[in-house]
Amino acid sequence: MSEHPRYEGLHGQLGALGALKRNIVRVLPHDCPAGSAAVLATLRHHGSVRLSRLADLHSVDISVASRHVSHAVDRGWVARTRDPEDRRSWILELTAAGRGVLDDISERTTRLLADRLSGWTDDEIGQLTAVMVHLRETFAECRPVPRAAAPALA
Amino acid sequence: MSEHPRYEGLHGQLGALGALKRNIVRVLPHDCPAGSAAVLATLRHHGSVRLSRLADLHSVDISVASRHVSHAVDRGWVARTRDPEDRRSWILELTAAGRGVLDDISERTTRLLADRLSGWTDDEIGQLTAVMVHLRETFAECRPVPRAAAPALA
DNA sequence: TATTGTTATACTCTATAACTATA
DNA sequence: TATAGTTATAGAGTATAACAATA
Repeated sequence: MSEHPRYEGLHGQLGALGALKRNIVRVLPHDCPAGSAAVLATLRHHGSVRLSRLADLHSVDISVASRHVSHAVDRGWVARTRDPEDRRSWILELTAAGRGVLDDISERTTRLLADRLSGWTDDEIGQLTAVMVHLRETFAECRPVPRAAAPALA
Repeated sequence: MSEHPRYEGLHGQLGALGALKRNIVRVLPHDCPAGSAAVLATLRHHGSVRLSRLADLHSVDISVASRHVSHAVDRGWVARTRDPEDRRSWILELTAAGRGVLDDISERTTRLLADRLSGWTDDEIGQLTAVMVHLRETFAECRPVPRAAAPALA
C-alpha cells in the first residue's frame, strides 16, 4: 500500500520509545520533571541559547519551553537574562546549581540504563548511542508547524 | 564518578526520544490519541492479551492501560471479553475496525518518517529499526514498581 | 486474603489563543 | 506590522488510592 516499504518495520516498534521514556522519567529527582531535565541537558550541550532556539531544539511550542525554563529558573538551575541585541529575547544559561542537578540526573539515568541494558553488548550500546545522536540531529529543527502550509525548506 | 562510562554518552541524547515522539503524535488521527494507538499496535503484534499483560508490555500502570483500552473499545477498535479461565480478567482483541485505524496510522507515520528520515541511508534505517526492536524487547516487562523494594530479578 | 480491573484525583506535558513588550 | 515571550485554558498521559468483583 505504501511506497516506502523500508519504514514499515519501524512503525510497529515506536511503542518502545514510550516505554523507555517512562522508565527514565520515573528515576528523575522529584522536583525536576522531564521538561526541565531536557532544558538542562540541552543547555549543557548547546551552551547559552535563546528561548526560541531551545523550543526548536526540543520540537515544542515556545509556550511549552517557556514553562519548562521558568521551572528551572525558579530553582536557580538556569539564568535568564535579556539579549542586549534584541531586548525581546532571553538568553538562557546553565548555572552551577543546574550543573549539579544535571550530574545527579546523569547518575540516575546511567544507573537505570546499566540495569536495564545489562544484557546488551558494547557494540549494541554503541549502535543505540549512534542512532540517538542521529535522531537528535534530525529532529532538532522541527518546531511544531502551525498547521498552515510550511514554507518550502529549500 | 560513575562506574559505567559506556552509558555516559547516551544520557545527553535521550531528549531525542521526546522530539521523535512529539512529531509522531502530531500526525495521528484526531480521535486516536497516542495511548490508544499504542494499544492497537501492541494487539496486532502480540495477538489477544489480558489487560495486565498489556500494561506490562507498555510499562505503565494497569489503570492507565485500562483508560486507553476503554477509549479504543468505545470506538469499536478493540473487543473486550471476560477470560473464561479467570473471570476477573479481560481478553483484548483487535477488531476489523481497529485494523483499519492501524493501517491509517501506519500510513501516516510512514509518511512522516519518509519525510524526516529522507537523508538517512538504508543501512542507518536498518540500524534504527534493529535498535527499536531490541529496546522494545528489553523494556517489555517493566511495569512500574510500586517504589517498594523490587523482588530480586534472579 | 490476594488479585484483576475500574474510577476519582492530582500533577505533568502539550498546543492554541490572547496579551505585553520590543523591533 | 511583525516577532519574542508570558500566561490562561483545555485536552491527553500518568501514578496513587479507594473501590468492586473474582480467585
